[in-house]
Amino acid sequence: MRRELSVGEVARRAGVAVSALHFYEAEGLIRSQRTPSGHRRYGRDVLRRIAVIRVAQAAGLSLREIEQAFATLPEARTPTAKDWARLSAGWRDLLSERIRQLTRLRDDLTGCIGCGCLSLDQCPLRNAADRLGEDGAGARLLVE
Amino acid sequence: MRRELSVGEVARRAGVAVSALHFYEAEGLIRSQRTPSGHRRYGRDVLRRIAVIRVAQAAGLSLREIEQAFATLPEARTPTAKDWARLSAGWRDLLSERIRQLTRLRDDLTGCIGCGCLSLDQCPLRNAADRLGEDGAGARLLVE
DNA sequence: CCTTGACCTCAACCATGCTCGAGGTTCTAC
DNA sequence: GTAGAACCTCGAGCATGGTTGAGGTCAAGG
Repeated sequence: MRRELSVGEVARRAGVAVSALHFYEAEGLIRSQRTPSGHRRYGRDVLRRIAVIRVAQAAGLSLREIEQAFATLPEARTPTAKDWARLSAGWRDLLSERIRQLTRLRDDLTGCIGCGCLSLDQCPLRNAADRLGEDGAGARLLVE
Repeated sequence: MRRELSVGEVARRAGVAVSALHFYEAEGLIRSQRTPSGHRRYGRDVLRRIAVIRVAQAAGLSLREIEQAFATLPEARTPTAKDWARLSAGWRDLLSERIRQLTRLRDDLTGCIGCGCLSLDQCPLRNAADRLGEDGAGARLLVE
């Protein structure tokens, strides 16, 4: 089989749109060689990169964070299983933390059902929500 | 104490920006009376509504979904604890589902560390990610 | 040769969830 | 009655994660 893949092939195999591949490339998440005429050619490892991108997105990471993680991969060679393992280990911890937060939020929600305290400072739910909000995107808490 | 609150007061107490309140109102998530001169006046229940909005956002709901949930609240009267309980019960289930998905994703991630299968169709991780992607925002999967 | 599909670039657009600024009014306190 | 804070509307702008379309090139088959 051919070693190099065209955008269309990658799109089909990875289940993403061609435009998304262009976008990822523009954002520095994937790279391509070009044929003399300017068409993109990808090594097979791009499929794994894209799979990893999708998994990380599902885990709640932004493309920026994924890009930063990718920046720790070796430039010179195709990343090995070990390289990927390092990334996924970090993300697993992050996922665990996120699961912990959501679980807490759910439990507080359960405990607070009908308690009427939702607008009060003492409510664990409000505070849980605030804590969660802190690591959200954008500066939402303008209260100093 | 006064029964009605100005935007600034609500913003301070709820910990959101005035602009966010304007925005929520434009989106139909909260409502206000107006003074003769056009200034907004809020009933105290707006504080709870905003608290609920923040909790629901932390749980991963969009404003659109929150708005739809709010639409089930009674128009005529201030919502009771029971009304809010109905909402939160639904969201609790939704949270449980999301937690289940993330937990599965994390476990697959753990199982797959270094396995090298990430780009293959058989990988549970890839499929888990695909499943998760389906209910994400926007039409991402263009593959028919 | 010529059509057809795949590819290229670049700019514009979409949704979400807001913020910021301009330009102007109102309220509160001294 | 006047300063300054708080309020108003409306439009533009920002970040994220892409899609869509125009206008043009390239490659493969008949």
